[in-house]
Amino acid sequence: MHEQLTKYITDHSPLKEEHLQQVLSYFKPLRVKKNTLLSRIGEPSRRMFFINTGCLRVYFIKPDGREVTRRFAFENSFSSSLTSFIGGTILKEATQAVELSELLYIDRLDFYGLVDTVPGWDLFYRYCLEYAYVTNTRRLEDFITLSARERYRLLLEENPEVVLRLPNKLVANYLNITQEALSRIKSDI
Amino acid sequence: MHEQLTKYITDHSPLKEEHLQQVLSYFKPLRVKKNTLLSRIGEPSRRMFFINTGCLRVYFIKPDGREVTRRFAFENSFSSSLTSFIGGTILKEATQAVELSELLYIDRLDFYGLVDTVPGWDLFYRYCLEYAYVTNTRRLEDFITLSARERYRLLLEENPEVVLRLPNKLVANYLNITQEALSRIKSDI
DNA sequence: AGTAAACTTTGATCCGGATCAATAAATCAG
DNA sequence: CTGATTTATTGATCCGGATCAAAGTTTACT
Repeated sequence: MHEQLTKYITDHSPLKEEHLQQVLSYFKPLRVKKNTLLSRIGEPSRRMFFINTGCLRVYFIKPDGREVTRRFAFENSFSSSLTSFIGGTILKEATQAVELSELLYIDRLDFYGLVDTVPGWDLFYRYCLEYAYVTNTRRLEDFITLSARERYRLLLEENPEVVLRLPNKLVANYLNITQEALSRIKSDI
Repeated sequence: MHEQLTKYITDHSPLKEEHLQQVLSYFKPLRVKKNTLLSRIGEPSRRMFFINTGCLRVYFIKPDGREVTRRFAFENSFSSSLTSFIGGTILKEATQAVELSELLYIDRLDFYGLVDTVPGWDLFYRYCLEYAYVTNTRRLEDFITLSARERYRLLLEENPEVVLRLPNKLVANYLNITQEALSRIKSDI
């Protein structure tokens, strides 16, 4: 159950066996079917997810009511709405399973308790923050410098599973273009 | 010389007097005139700046050669190109003083040495990462959800000094629109 | 399996902001 | 202080992608 998570953690921040076991003991399994809403905008941020199989989607909602996809997370990665998780504030983003998914989750308070007490786990959190920052900066840069067509090509090159596994509607939403525009881009030889 | 920095640090993460002094001892003063280039794209990331007076601008360069402003930093704030500072990698962003500025800087290796050894300074770094992440996420959201006009209004509301202190050219560049477009937005009553 | 619902494609039109161009205003160096 | 260079304004035109509309296709449910 926890093998993939163990690998992920030890790959990113070496913990002594005893501390690793302590951390793992806080992760609980959760199996959800497609389209399950795991957390809602307006609720306090409570959990961070690790994905054993499946795919999660984090999205927010514009004032006009439309959804905007922040990111997708596939197997062997973490997903949380970090902006609210950090401060334990009200969620500005929802998280949804877009496939049948097997997850492990840790409670926010447990997570930060471990950061303060388990040697090495603070470094794991630091890695998460650094990684999230770099990724986000990159995504902002892509939006600023690339056209819709270029963003699609880049996604296909760097993250083909997004295009291959998910419906066009979600891919278009992630690229911040309409389904129509994505359809035309794809058919453009 | 270090009063503003002291206040900034203690406001964000309480350090014992002894540890505070240890940290402060690594910051060196630097006075630069307008338009000084403080770090260049392609060099390794070496410094983090604290601004006593003046303004720094961090920008990157698009494949077509045009500059894109990442952010401005005014007095009483830190500025670094965190994406490269984190890993000590080659800078993908340049930093320039856009006003006559009085700075304090800390060497990257000193900074991380302190993170590993000075009790409480790791929490300061954690605060920096969390803050940078939240800010960046917000900026991405603004680009995705707002029009040029709306981004300008928001900037004027939340960060009026950018509009008031800096030339239109830089403001437009920060908003990722042309000078012409900004000029029209401003004249639109 | 069969029908409703969701998703995808294609076409016509529209609009925000870019681009190009020309002038006016401000800033800077000697 | 004055000419030179940079910056700001205003106008005309263009283009990427949105919007609206209507088929066509896939997926999901009982």
